[in-house]
Amino acid sequence: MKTKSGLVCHTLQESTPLPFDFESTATAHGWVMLRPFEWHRATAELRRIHRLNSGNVIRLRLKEGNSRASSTVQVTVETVAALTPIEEAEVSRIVRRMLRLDEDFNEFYQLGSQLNGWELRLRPGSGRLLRCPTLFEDIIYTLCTTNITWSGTIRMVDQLTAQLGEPLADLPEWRAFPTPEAIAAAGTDKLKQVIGLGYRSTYVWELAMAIAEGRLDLQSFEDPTLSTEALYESLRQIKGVGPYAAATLLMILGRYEYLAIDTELRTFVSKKYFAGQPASDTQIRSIYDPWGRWQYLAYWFDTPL
DNA sequence: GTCCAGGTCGCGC
DNA sequence: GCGCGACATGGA
Repeated sequence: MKTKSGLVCHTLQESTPLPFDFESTATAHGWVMLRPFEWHRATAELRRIHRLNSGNVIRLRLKEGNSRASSTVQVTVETVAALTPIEEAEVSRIVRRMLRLDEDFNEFYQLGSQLNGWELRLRPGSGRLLRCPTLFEDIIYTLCTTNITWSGTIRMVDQLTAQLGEPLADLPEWRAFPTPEAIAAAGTDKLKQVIGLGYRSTYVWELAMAIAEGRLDLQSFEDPTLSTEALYESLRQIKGVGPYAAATLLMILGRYEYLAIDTELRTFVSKKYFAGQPASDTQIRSIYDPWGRWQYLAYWFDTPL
């Protein structure tokens, strides 16, 4: 099938666990507001331009499947040529990663029904928080959330994509998130002054260089046999990743037992649980402690006062 | 102008 | 281990 712009259009289905809430999964976290993610409200579609390992740039459109018998996500891929089997397998892999289709939240739901006095903003099948196709992209996003307003985060990620991302065919508006190689090649001066990363440019560049040169393999961070503590320490080795960013990235990696304590969380907890008085880290942690290894999600879906 | 943002680093103690 | 100033940039 051909689209208007002359691109080839390919559709596949990904099966989801049950229960599964597509819209909550796509939109419950701020990542959906960061390019090249896009939430298309009219069709309830999650879209993202992505560069496959082959170098092919594709546009992904994800929406809730309409099969009655089982729950699926309908995946539409737009690109310049038909996908190879290897590319199709990669599409399937990144869709499952973005939507966390292979994570089990049943223990979290159970805990939620057992704990008294908690009202979380949860519907059946929600609790999943959107991730990027790759951990590299998630780390850059996270670095762009430190010590800046959310509008600044949006601006920096937007500039990274617009200036350094590879376009799909001849469509300059459809750019993938830049590769480590592209960010490394840009250099710190351009990252600081043109992209507007400020002092973060050094952190972003060093990470991109380490990956581009093969000194850092982020695949090792996805190892489920690693303890969360060991993973936390490994994440902290990345320059620019402090306690907040490491806890955020643990969440990305499906480990929710650390709270990412930032000004936002401090303000929320202080208002809701301490009558507006400032609360220490210990006091903050004690609030969500009953949630054990699900603390991050308990905070994330906690209801405002 | 001044303050601070969904923090982190490197320093001195 | 803990406290402190510096850090780029833009919005309030």
